[in-house]
Amino acid sequence: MVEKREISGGADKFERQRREKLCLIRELGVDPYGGRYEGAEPAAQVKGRFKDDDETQQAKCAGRIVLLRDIGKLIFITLRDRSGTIQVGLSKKLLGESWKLAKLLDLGDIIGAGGQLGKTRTGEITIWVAGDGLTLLSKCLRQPPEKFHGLADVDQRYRQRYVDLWANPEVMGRFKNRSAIIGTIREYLTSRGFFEVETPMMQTIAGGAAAKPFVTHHNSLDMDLFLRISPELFLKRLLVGGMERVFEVNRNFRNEGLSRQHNPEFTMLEVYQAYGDYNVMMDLTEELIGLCVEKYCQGEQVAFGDVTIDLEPPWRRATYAELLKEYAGCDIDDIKAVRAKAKALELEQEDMDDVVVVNEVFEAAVEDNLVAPMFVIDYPAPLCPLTKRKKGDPRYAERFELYIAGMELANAYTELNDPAVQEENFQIQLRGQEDTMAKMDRDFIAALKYGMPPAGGLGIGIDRLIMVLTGASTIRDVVLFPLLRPAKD
RNA sequence: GGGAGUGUAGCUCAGGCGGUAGAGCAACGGCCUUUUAAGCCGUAGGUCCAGGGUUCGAGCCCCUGCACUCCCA
Repeated sequence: MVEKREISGGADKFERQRREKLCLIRELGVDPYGGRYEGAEPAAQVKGRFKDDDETQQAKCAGRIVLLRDIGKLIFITLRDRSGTIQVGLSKKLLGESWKLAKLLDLGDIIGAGGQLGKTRTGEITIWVAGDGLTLLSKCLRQPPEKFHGLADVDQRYRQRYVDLWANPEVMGRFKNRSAIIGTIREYLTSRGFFEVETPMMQTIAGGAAAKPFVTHHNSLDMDLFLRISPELFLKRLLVGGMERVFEVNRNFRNEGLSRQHNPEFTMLEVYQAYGDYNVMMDLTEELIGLCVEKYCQGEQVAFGDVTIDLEPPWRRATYAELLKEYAGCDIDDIKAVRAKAKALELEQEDMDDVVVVNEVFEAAVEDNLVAPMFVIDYPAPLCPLTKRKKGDPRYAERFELYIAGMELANAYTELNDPAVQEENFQIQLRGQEDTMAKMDRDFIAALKYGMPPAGGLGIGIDRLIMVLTGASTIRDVVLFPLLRPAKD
Protein backbone atom coordinates (compact mmCIF):
# COMPACT_ATOMS: atom_id res chain seq x y z
CA MET A 1 0.00 0.00 0.00
CA VAL A 2 1.51 3.27 -1.10
CA GLU A 3 0.63 6.33 0.92
CA LYS A 4 -0.20 9.57 -0.78
CA ARG A 5 0.34 12.73 1.17
CA GLU A 6 -0.56 16.23 0.18
CA ILE A 7 2.15 18.84 0.45
CA SER A 8 1.32 22.49 0.88
CA GLY A 9 2.96 25.26 -1.10
CA GLY A 10 1.21 25.16 -4.45
CA ALA A 11 2.61 22.37 -6.58
CA ASP A 12 3.31 23.42 -10.15
CA LYS A 13 3.18 21.02 -13.10
CA PHE A 14 6.84 20.07 -12.61
CA GLU A 15 6.31 19.25 -8.99
CA ARG A 16 3.25 17.17 -9.84
CA GLN A 17 5.32 15.18 -12.34
CA ARG A 18 8.02 14.56 -9.80
CA ARG A 19 5.49 13.54 -7.19
CA GLU A 20 4.15 10.96 -9.59
CA LYS A 21 7.66 9.58 -9.86
CA LEU A 22 7.82 9.58 -6.08
CA CYS A 23 4.79 7.31 -6.03
CA LEU A 24 6.35 5.01 -8.62
CA ILE A 25 9.49 4.83 -6.50
CA ARG A 26 7.44 3.86 -3.44
CA GLU A 27 5.73 1.18 -5.52
CA LEU A 28 9.20 -0.26 -6.15
CA GLY A 29 9.50 -0.61 -2.39
CA VAL A 30 12.10 2.15 -2.16
CA ASP A 31 11.97 4.88 0.50
CA PRO A 32 12.50 8.11 -1.48
CA TYR A 33 13.90 9.88 1.57
CA GLY A 34 16.54 7.38 2.57
CA GLY A 35 18.23 7.36 5.94
CA ARG A 36 21.67 7.00 7.45
CA TYR A 37 24.19 6.31 4.71
CA GLU A 38 27.53 5.00 5.85
CA GLY A 39 30.91 4.75 4.23
CA ALA A 40 30.64 7.61 1.77
CA GLU A 41 33.95 9.13 0.83
CA PRO A 42 34.49 12.70 -0.38
CA ALA A 43 34.41 12.80 -4.19
CA ALA A 44 37.68 14.70 -4.41
CA GLN A 45 39.39 12.07 -2.26
CA VAL A 46 38.11 9.27 -4.48
CA LYS A 47 39.46 11.00 -7.56
CA GLY A 48 42.75 11.63 -5.78
CA ARG A 49 43.35 8.00 -4.92
CA PHE A 50 42.31 6.59 -8.28
CA LYS A 51 45.00 4.58 -10.05
CA ASP A 52 44.64 3.76 -13.70
CA ASP A 53 45.49 0.08 -13.83
CA ASP A 54 44.10 -1.03 -10.51
CA GLU A 55 40.82 -2.86 -11.18
CA THR A 56 40.07 -3.71 -7.58
CA GLN A 57 39.22 -0.20 -6.41
CA GLN A 58 35.79 0.37 -4.93
CA ALA A 59 34.26 3.70 -4.02
CA LYS A 60 31.15 5.03 -2.38
CA CYS A 61 29.95 8.63 -2.61
CA ALA A 62 26.84 10.57 -1.68
CA GLY A 63 25.61 13.86 -3.03
CA ARG A 64 23.27 15.77 -5.27
CA ILE A 65 22.71 15.04 -8.96
CA VAL A 66 23.79 18.23 -10.71
CA LEU A 67 23.97 16.87 -14.26
CA LEU A 68 22.34 13.81 -15.78
CA ARG A 69 22.97 12.32 -19.20
CA ASP A 70 20.60 9.49 -20.14
CA ILE A 71 21.91 7.51 -23.11
CA GLY A 72 19.26 4.84 -23.14
CA LYS A 73 20.60 1.79 -21.36
CA LEU A 74 23.33 3.87 -19.77
CA ILE A 75 23.06 6.92 -17.54
CA PHE A 76 25.89 9.23 -16.54
CA ILE A 77 25.40 11.35 -13.46
CA THR A 78 27.55 14.17 -12.18
CA LEU A 79 27.30 13.95 -8.42
CA ARG A 80 28.33 16.85 -6.21
CA ASP A 81 29.25 16.65 -2.54
CA ARG A 82 31.05 19.04 -0.17
CA SER A 83 34.41 18.27 -1.76
CA GLY A 84 33.60 18.51 -5.47
CA THR A 85 32.04 16.35 -8.16
CA ILE A 86 32.45 12.81 -9.40
CA GLN A 87 30.82 10.92 -12.25
CA VAL A 88 28.56 7.98 -11.51
CA GLY A 89 27.83 5.48 -14.27
CA LEU A 90 24.58 3.49 -14.19
CA SER A 91 24.11 0.71 -16.72
CA LYS A 92 21.09 -1.52 -17.23
CA LYS A 93 23.28 -4.59 -17.34
CA LEU A 94 25.10 -3.91 -14.05
CA LEU A 95 22.09 -2.69 -12.09
CA GLY A 96 19.50 -5.40 -12.68
CA GLU A 97 16.41 -4.66 -10.57
CA SER A 98 17.64 -1.19 -9.57
CA TRP A 99 17.57 -0.06 -13.20
CA LYS A 100 13.89 0.88 -12.74
CA LEU A 101 14.91 3.21 -9.92
CA ALA A 102 17.77 4.64 -11.99
CA LYS A 103 15.32 5.59 -14.76
CA LEU A 104 13.23 7.54 -12.23
CA LEU A 105 16.11 9.75 -11.07
CA ASP A 106 15.92 13.48 -11.74
CA LEU A 107 18.25 16.43 -11.59
CA GLY A 108 18.47 17.57 -7.99
CA ASP A 109 17.91 14.20 -6.35
CA ILE A 110 20.30 13.24 -3.59
CA ILE A 111 21.71 9.74 -3.97
CA GLY A 112 24.35 7.41 -2.65
CA ALA A 113 26.38 5.42 -5.17
CA GLY A 114 28.85 2.62 -4.56
CA GLY A 115 30.71 0.38 -6.92
CA GLN A 116 33.77 -0.28 -9.01
CA LEU A 117 36.00 2.67 -9.91
CA GLY A 118 37.04 3.03 -13.50
CA LYS A 119 37.70 5.41 -16.33
CA THR A 120 35.49 6.00 -19.33
CA ARG A 121 36.68 6.22 -22.91
CA THR A 122 37.03 9.98 -22.48
CA GLY A 123 39.11 9.60 -19.33
CA GLU A 124 36.51 10.56 -16.70
CA ILE A 125 36.91 8.80 -13.36
CA THR A 126 33.61 7.02 -12.78
CA ILE A 127 31.92 4.96 -10.09
CA TRP A 128 30.24 2.08 -11.93
CA VAL A 129 27.29 1.08 -9.76
CA ALA A 130 26.28 -2.59 -9.72
CA GLY A 131 23.51 -4.54 -8.00
CA ASP A 132 22.03 -2.66 -5.06
CA GLY A 133 24.77 0.01 -4.97
CA LEU A 134 22.31 2.77 -5.86
CA THR A 135 20.51 4.42 -2.93
CA LEU A 136 17.98 7.20 -3.20
CA LEU A 137 18.58 9.49 -0.21
CA SER A 138 16.22 12.32 -0.98
CA LYS A 139 13.88 12.97 -3.88
CA CYS A 140 13.97 16.55 -5.20
CA LEU A 141 10.41 17.67 -5.92
CA ARG A 142 11.20 21.11 -7.27
CA GLN A 143 12.59 21.97 -10.64
CA PRO A 144 16.25 22.98 -10.22
CA PRO A 145 17.53 26.17 -11.87
CA GLU A 146 19.13 26.15 -15.30
CA LYS A 147 22.21 23.97 -15.22
CA PHE A 148 24.59 26.28 -17.06
CA HIS A 149 23.64 29.82 -16.03
CA GLY A 150 22.58 28.80 -12.56
CA LEU A 151 20.30 31.07 -10.58
CA ALA A 152 20.75 34.72 -11.54
CA ASP A 153 17.67 36.45 -10.14
CA VAL A 154 19.20 38.44 -7.30
CA ASP A 155 16.10 38.47 -5.16
CA GLN A 156 15.54 34.74 -5.46
CA ARG A 157 19.22 34.03 -4.78
CA TYR A 158 18.98 35.72 -1.38
CA ARG A 159 15.52 34.43 -0.51
CA GLN A 160 16.33 30.87 -1.49
CA ARG A 161 19.99 30.78 -0.61
CA TYR A 162 19.74 27.00 -0.32
CA VAL A 163 19.19 26.87 -4.08
CA ASP A 164 21.81 29.53 -4.79
CA LEU A 165 24.40 27.54 -2.85
CA TRP A 166 24.17 24.46 -5.00
CA ALA A 167 23.28 26.11 -8.29
CA ASN A 168 26.20 28.55 -8.10
CA PRO A 169 29.39 26.87 -6.86
CA GLU A 170 31.26 30.17 -6.48
CA VAL A 171 28.69 31.17 -3.85
CA MET A 172 29.48 28.05 -1.83
CA GLY A 173 33.18 28.84 -2.28
CA ARG A 174 32.79 32.32 -0.88
CA PHE A 175 31.00 31.10 2.24
CA LYS A 176 33.57 28.36 2.78
CA ASN A 177 36.19 31.08 2.63
CA ARG A 178 34.26 33.17 5.10
CA SER A 179 34.24 30.30 7.55
CA ALA A 180 37.95 29.65 7.07
CA ILE A 181 38.87 33.32 7.48
CA ILE A 182 37.00 33.56 10.76
CA GLY A 183 38.75 30.36 11.83
CA THR A 184 42.10 31.92 11.04
CA ILE A 185 41.23 35.02 13.06
CA ARG A 186 40.27 32.90 16.08
CA GLU A 187 43.45 30.88 15.77
CA TYR A 188 45.60 33.99 15.49
CA LEU A 189 44.08 35.57 18.58
CA THR A 190 43.90 32.51 20.81
CA SER A 191 47.51 31.63 19.99
CA ARG A 192 48.47 35.05 21.35
CA GLY A 193 46.71 34.53 24.64
CA PHE A 194 43.39 36.17 23.82
CA PHE A 195 40.33 34.67 25.45
CA GLU A 196 37.10 34.33 23.50
CA VAL A 197 33.91 35.34 25.28
CA GLU A 198 30.24 35.98 24.60
CA THR A 199 28.60 39.02 26.14
CA PRO A 200 24.91 39.97 26.14
CA MET A 201 23.10 40.49 22.86
CA MET A 202 20.05 41.70 24.78
CA GLN A 203 20.92 44.74 26.85
CA THR A 204 18.98 47.09 29.07
CA ILE A 205 21.11 50.00 27.84
CA ALA A 206 22.34 49.95 24.24
CA GLY A 207 25.78 51.48 24.60
CA GLY A 208 29.25 51.47 23.11
CA ALA A 209 28.35 53.20 19.85
CA ALA A 210 26.15 55.90 18.40
CA ALA A 211 23.37 54.05 16.58
CA LYS A 212 19.67 53.39 16.84
CA PRO A 213 18.92 50.05 18.50
CA PHE A 214 16.21 47.49 17.88
CA VAL A 215 13.81 47.14 20.78
CA THR A 216 12.34 43.90 22.04
CA HIS A 217 10.34 42.95 25.08
CA HIS A 218 10.78 40.46 27.89
CA ASN A 219 7.36 39.21 28.91
CA SER A 220 7.76 37.85 32.43
CA LEU A 221 10.00 40.71 33.55
CA ASP A 222 7.74 43.06 31.58
CA MET A 223 10.59 45.21 30.37
CA ASP A 224 11.98 46.42 27.09
CA LEU A 225 15.40 45.24 26.02
CA PHE A 226 17.67 46.41 23.26
CA LEU A 227 19.55 44.26 20.81
CA ARG A 228 23.10 45.34 21.24
CA ILE A 229 24.66 47.92 18.95
CA SER A 230 28.11 47.03 20.33
CA PRO A 231 29.66 44.69 22.89
CA GLU A 232 32.25 47.29 23.89
CA LEU A 233 31.10 48.25 27.37
CA PHE A 234 30.79 44.61 28.44
CA LEU A 235 34.19 43.64 27.10
CA LYS A 236 35.77 46.51 29.00
CA ARG A 237 34.07 45.28 32.18
CA LEU A 238 35.96 42.06 31.54
CA LEU A 239 39.23 44.02 31.43
CA VAL A 240 38.31 45.30 34.89
CA GLY A 241 37.70 41.73 35.95
CA GLY A 242 41.17 40.65 34.88
CA MET A 243 40.63 39.21 31.42
CA GLU A 244 43.61 41.09 30.07
CA ARG A 245 43.31 39.83 26.51
CA VAL A 246 39.79 39.21 25.37
CA PHE A 247 37.80 39.06 22.13
CA GLU A 248 34.34 38.38 20.82
CA VAL A 249 33.15 37.62 17.27
CA ASN A 250 29.44 38.08 17.11
CA ARG A 251 26.46 39.95 15.77
CA ASN A 252 25.64 43.60 16.32
CA PHE A 253 22.27 45.10 15.39
CA ARG A 254 21.73 48.62 14.18
CA ASN A 255 18.36 49.99 13.22
CA GLU A 256 19.36 51.78 10.06
CA GLY A 257 18.93 51.58 6.31
CA LEU A 258 20.23 48.85 4.05
CA SER A 259 22.98 49.43 1.52
CA ARG A 260 25.83 47.75 -0.26
CA GLN A 261 27.86 48.01 2.95
CA HIS A 262 25.11 47.82 5.58
CA ASN A 263 22.99 44.95 6.82
CA PRO A 264 21.01 45.64 10.01
CA GLU A 265 22.68 42.68 11.69
CA PHE A 266 26.38 42.33 11.02
CA THR A 267 29.30 40.47 12.49
CA MET A 268 31.84 42.37 14.52
CA LEU A 269 35.16 41.29 15.95
CA GLU A 270 36.15 43.22 19.04
CA VAL A 271 39.56 42.76 20.65
CA TYR A 272 40.91 44.28 23.87
CA GLN A 273 44.49 44.12 25.06
CA ALA A 274 45.43 45.44 28.48
CA TYR A 275 48.53 47.58 28.72
CA GLY A 276 48.40 48.30 24.99
CA ASP A 277 47.28 51.37 23.08
CA TYR A 278 46.01 52.20 19.61
CA ASN A 279 49.46 51.76 18.08
CA VAL A 280 49.60 48.19 19.37
CA MET A 281 46.15 47.58 17.88
CA MET A 282 47.25 49.09 14.56
CA ASP A 283 50.13 46.64 14.31
CA LEU A 284 47.83 43.80 15.32
CA THR A 285 45.26 44.80 12.69
CA GLU A 286 47.86 44.97 9.96
CA GLU A 287 49.34 41.63 10.93
CA LEU A 288 45.99 39.88 11.30
CA ILE A 289 44.49 41.11 8.03
CA GLY A 290 47.86 40.66 6.33
CA LEU A 291 47.79 37.02 7.39
CA CYS A 292 44.30 36.59 5.92
CA VAL A 293 45.41 38.20 2.66
CA GLU A 294 48.36 35.83 2.52
CA LYS A 295 46.19 32.78 3.15
CA TYR A 296 43.04 33.58 1.19
CA CYS A 297 43.94 35.91 -1.67
CA GLN A 298 45.80 35.05 -4.83
CA GLY A 299 48.57 37.58 -4.33
CA GLU A 300 48.20 41.01 -2.80
CA GLN A 301 46.37 42.58 -5.74
CA VAL A 302 42.68 42.10 -5.16
CA ALA A 303 39.96 42.93 -7.68
CA PHE A 304 37.11 44.83 -6.10
CA GLY A 305 34.35 46.10 -8.38
CA ASP A 306 36.19 47.82 -11.21
CA VAL A 307 39.29 48.70 -9.20
CA THR A 308 42.29 46.70 -8.10
CA ILE A 309 43.42 47.13 -4.52
CA ASP A 310 46.96 46.48 -3.34
CA LEU A 311 46.71 44.87 0.09
CA GLU A 312 50.39 44.37 0.70
CA PRO A 313 51.39 45.69 4.14
CA PRO A 314 52.62 48.01 5.50
CA TRP A 315 49.73 50.37 4.92
CA ARG A 316 49.85 54.11 4.92
CA ARG A 317 49.15 55.86 8.21
CA ALA A 318 47.99 59.47 7.99
CA THR A 319 46.27 61.73 10.45
CA TYR A 320 42.66 62.79 10.10
CA ALA A 321 43.80 66.39 9.73
CA GLU A 322 46.33 65.53 7.00
CA LEU A 323 43.73 63.70 4.97
CA LEU A 324 41.20 66.48 5.37
CA LYS A 325 43.83 68.82 3.95
CA GLU A 326 44.76 66.39 1.20
CA TYR A 327 41.29 65.58 -0.12
CA ALA A 328 39.00 68.40 1.09
CA GLY A 329 41.68 71.06 0.75
CA CYS A 330 40.97 72.68 4.09
CA ASP A 331 42.76 73.13 7.37
CA ILE A 332 41.05 71.45 10.30
CA ASP A 333 41.73 74.50 12.49
CA ASP A 334 40.26 76.93 9.96
CA ILE A 335 36.59 76.34 10.70
CA LYS A 336 35.48 79.02 8.21
CA ALA A 337 37.22 77.17 5.40
CA VAL A 338 35.69 73.89 6.55
CA ARG A 339 32.17 75.36 6.63
CA ALA A 340 32.74 76.88 3.19
CA LYS A 341 33.71 73.44 1.91
CA ALA A 342 30.61 71.97 3.54
CA LYS A 343 28.49 74.52 1.71
CA ALA A 344 30.23 73.72 -1.57
CA LEU A 345 29.43 70.06 -0.97
CA GLU A 346 25.79 70.99 -0.24
CA LEU A 347 25.94 69.52 3.24
CA GLU A 348 23.39 70.39 5.89
CA GLN A 349 25.16 72.31 8.67
CA GLU A 350 22.61 74.43 10.48
CA ASP A 351 22.72 74.08 14.27
CA MET A 352 25.68 71.76 13.93
CA ASP A 353 28.74 71.95 16.13
CA ASP A 354 31.97 72.76 14.34
CA VAL A 355 33.39 69.31 14.93
CA VAL A 356 30.30 67.64 13.46
CA VAL A 357 30.61 69.74 10.31
CA VAL A 358 34.30 68.81 10.09
CA ASN A 359 33.31 65.17 10.23
CA GLU A 360 30.57 65.59 7.62
CA VAL A 361 33.14 67.12 5.29
CA PHE A 362 35.56 64.29 6.05
CA GLU A 363 32.95 61.67 5.26
CA ALA A 364 31.84 63.42 2.07
CA ALA A 365 35.21 64.43 0.67
CA VAL A 366 37.74 61.94 2.00
CA GLU A 367 36.29 58.47 2.63
CA ASP A 368 35.54 57.49 -0.98
CA ASN A 369 39.16 58.18 -1.88
CA LEU A 370 40.54 55.74 0.67
CA VAL A 371 40.64 52.77 -1.67
CA ALA A 372 44.09 51.44 -0.87
CA PRO A 373 44.36 50.42 2.80
CA MET A 374 44.73 53.51 4.97
CA PHE A 375 44.99 53.96 8.72
CA VAL A 376 43.30 57.26 9.53
CA ILE A 377 44.71 58.29 12.91
CA ASP A 378 44.05 60.90 15.60
CA TYR A 379 40.39 61.85 15.39
CA PRO A 380 39.00 65.08 16.85
CA ALA A 381 38.42 64.28 20.53
CA PRO A 382 34.74 65.29 20.69
CA LEU A 383 33.94 62.54 18.17
CA CYS A 384 35.40 59.91 20.49
CA PRO A 385 33.69 59.71 23.88
CA LEU A 386 35.24 56.34 24.76
CA THR A 387 38.80 57.21 23.79
CA LYS A 388 41.77 58.52 25.71
CA ARG A 389 43.02 61.87 24.50
CA LYS A 390 46.33 62.23 22.79
CA LYS A 391 49.25 62.91 25.08
CA GLY A 392 50.47 66.44 24.41
CA ASP A 393 47.50 67.44 22.23
CA PRO A 394 44.12 66.97 23.93
CA ARG A 395 42.23 68.26 20.91
CA TYR A 396 42.71 64.81 19.40
CA ALA A 397 41.90 61.32 20.56
CA GLU A 398 44.09 58.23 20.20
CA ARG A 399 41.84 56.54 17.68
CA PHE A 400 42.31 55.07 14.24
CA GLU A 401 40.01 53.75 11.59
CA LEU A 402 41.18 51.46 8.81
CA TYR A 403 39.69 52.17 5.40
CA ILE A 404 39.82 49.84 2.42
CA ALA A 405 37.81 50.26 -0.79
CA GLY A 406 36.27 53.42 0.67
CA MET A 407 34.75 51.38 3.50
CA GLU A 408 35.37 51.66 7.20
CA LEU A 409 36.77 48.23 8.05
CA ALA A 410 38.17 48.75 11.53
CA ASN A 411 37.95 51.21 14.38
CA ALA A 412 40.27 51.25 17.39
CA TYR A 413 41.14 53.32 20.43
CA THR A 414 43.44 53.74 23.28
CA GLU A 415 40.63 53.03 25.72
CA LEU A 416 39.54 55.72 28.13
CA ASN A 417 39.91 54.37 31.68
CA ASP A 418 39.34 57.51 33.76
CA PRO A 419 35.81 57.16 35.26
CA ALA A 420 35.39 60.89 35.81
CA VAL A 421 36.22 61.80 32.21
CA GLN A 422 34.09 58.92 30.97
CA GLU A 423 31.08 60.06 32.97
CA GLU A 424 31.49 63.60 31.68
CA ASN A 425 31.75 62.37 28.08
CA PHE A 426 28.57 60.32 28.49
CA GLN A 427 26.75 63.37 29.82
CA ILE A 428 27.88 65.49 26.87
CA GLN A 429 26.85 62.73 24.51
CA LEU A 430 23.39 62.43 26.08
CA ARG A 431 22.72 66.16 25.79
CA GLY A 432 20.36 66.80 22.93
CA GLN A 433 19.48 63.12 22.66
CA GLU A 434 16.48 63.16 24.99
CA ASP A 435 14.32 61.85 22.17
CA THR A 436 16.42 58.74 21.64
CA MET A 437 16.68 55.73 23.89
CA ALA A 438 20.22 56.59 24.97
CA LYS A 439 20.86 56.26 28.68
CA MET A 440 23.82 56.67 31.01
CA ASP A 441 25.45 53.33 31.77
CA ARG A 442 26.10 53.88 35.47
CA ASP A 443 27.27 50.36 36.07
CA PHE A 444 29.99 50.84 33.46
CA ILE A 445 31.21 53.95 35.30
CA ALA A 446 31.13 51.92 38.51
CA ALA A 447 33.28 49.28 36.84
CA LEU A 448 35.83 51.91 35.80
CA LYS A 449 35.98 53.11 39.39
CA TYR A 450 37.35 49.71 40.35
CA GLY A 451 40.18 50.37 37.92
CA MET A 452 40.43 49.30 34.29
CA PRO A 453 43.96 48.72 33.01
CA PRO A 454 45.05 51.02 30.19
CA ALA A 455 44.26 49.10 27.04
CA GLY A 456 44.04 49.11 23.30
CA GLY A 457 40.65 48.15 21.84
CA LEU A 458 39.83 47.21 18.27
CA GLY A 459 36.73 46.44 16.24
CA ILE A 460 36.83 44.87 12.79
CA GLY A 461 33.73 44.62 10.61
CA ILE A 462 33.96 40.99 9.61
CA ASP A 463 31.44 41.14 6.77
CA ARG A 464 33.28 44.00 5.11
CA LEU A 465 36.60 42.27 5.63
CA ILE A 466 35.20 39.18 3.90
CA MET A 467 33.94 41.41 1.08
CA VAL A 468 37.44 42.76 0.47
CA LEU A 469 39.13 39.37 0.79
CA THR A 470 36.67 37.60 -1.54
CA GLY A 471 36.05 40.47 -3.97
CA ALA A 472 32.33 40.73 -3.16
CA SER A 473 31.02 44.20 -3.90
CA THR A 474 27.91 43.90 -1.73
CA ILE A 475 27.51 42.76 1.86
CA ARG A 476 24.60 40.57 0.75
CA ASP A 477 27.05 38.31 -1.01
CA VAL A 478 28.88 37.54 2.24
CA VAL A 479 25.83 37.23 4.54
CA LEU A 480 23.99 33.95 4.04
CA PHE A 481 20.53 35.28 4.71
CA PRO A 482 20.53 39.06 4.32
CA LEU A 483 17.49 40.98 5.53
CA LEU A 484 14.81 41.36 2.85
CA ARG A 485 11.22 42.35 2.86
CA PRO A 486 9.08 39.23 3.18
CA ALA A 487 8.08 37.70 -0.13
CA LYS A 488 4.46 37.94 -1.20
CA ASP A 489 2.48 34.72 -1.00
C1' G B 1 13.56 60.06 1.45
C1' G B 2 15.19 61.56 -4.12
C1' G B 3 16.77 59.81 -9.14
C1' A B 4 17.61 55.90 -12.80
C1' G B 5 16.67 50.92 -14.20
C1' U B 6 14.54 45.90 -14.11
C1' G B 7 10.07 42.52 -13.75
C1' U B 8 8.02 37.90 -20.36
C1' A B 9 7.63 29.70 -19.82
C1' G B 10 10.39 26.05 -14.02
C1' C B 11 15.54 28.59 -15.16
C1' U B 12 18.65 32.04 -18.49
C1' C B 13 17.09 35.56 -21.83
C1' A B 14 15.13 37.79 -26.94
C1' G B 15 10.80 40.41 -28.45
C1' G B 16 12.38 46.98 -34.48
C1' C B 17 7.44 51.82 -35.45
C1' G B 18 1.41 49.26 -31.05
C1' G B 19 -1.04 44.23 -35.03
C1' U B 20 -3.09 37.83 -31.46
C1' A B 21 4.18 35.24 -27.71
C1' G B 22 9.99 33.35 -29.13
C1' A B 23 14.94 30.69 -28.32
C1' G B 24 18.31 27.74 -25.29
C1' C B 25 18.26 24.78 -20.96
C1' A B 26 14.74 21.93 -17.97
C1' A B 27 10.12 18.82 -18.66
C1' C B 28 7.19 14.96 -21.41
C1' G B 29 7.22 10.94 -25.58
C1' G B 30 10.57 8.23 -29.04
C1' C B 31 15.86 6.42 -30.62
C1' C B 32 20.56 5.53 -28.46
C1' U B 33 25.76 0.99 -23.65
C1' U B 34 31.27 5.34 -22.64
C1' U B 35 28.48 10.62 -22.27
C1' U B 36 30.93 15.63 -20.42
C1' A B 37 26.17 21.98 -20.65
C1' A B 38 25.62 14.37 -24.46
C1' G B 39 23.09 14.05 -29.40
C1' C B 40 18.88 13.41 -32.90
C1' C B 41 13.27 13.40 -33.84
C1' G B 42 8.69 14.96 -31.77
C1' U B 43 5.20 17.20 -27.91
C1' A B 44 3.55 20.29 -24.28
C1' G B 45 4.30 24.56 -21.48
C1' G B 46 2.45 31.95 -20.63
C1' U B 47 -2.32 36.13 -15.17
C1' C B 48 4.00 39.13 -20.37
C1' C B 49 4.58 41.72 -11.73
C1' A B 50 -0.58 43.78 -10.14
C1' G B 51 -4.55 47.32 -11.03
C1' G B 52 -6.45 51.18 -13.99
C1' G B 53 -6.27 54.25 -18.66
C1' U B 54 -5.43 55.58 -24.13
C1' U B 55 -6.48 52.75 -28.71
C1' C B 56 -10.24 49.18 -33.52
C1' G B 57 -6.06 46.62 -31.17
C1' A B 58 -1.14 47.06 -25.59
C1' G B 59 4.33 42.62 -23.59
C1' C B 60 5.33 47.54 -25.98
C1' C B 61 2.31 54.04 -24.81
C1' C B 62 0.19 56.76 -20.06
C1' C B 63 -1.11 56.62 -14.58
C1' U B 64 -1.02 54.13 -9.73
C1' G B 65 0.87 50.34 -6.73
C1' C B 66 4.31 46.15 -5.42
C1' A B 67 9.14 43.77 -5.51
C1' C B 68 14.16 43.94 -6.72
C1' U B 69 18.90 46.42 -8.55
C1' C B 70 22.12 50.64 -9.02
C1' C B 71 23.24 55.75 -7.81
C1' C B 72 22.40 59.83 -4.40
C1' A B 73 20.87 62.00 0.88
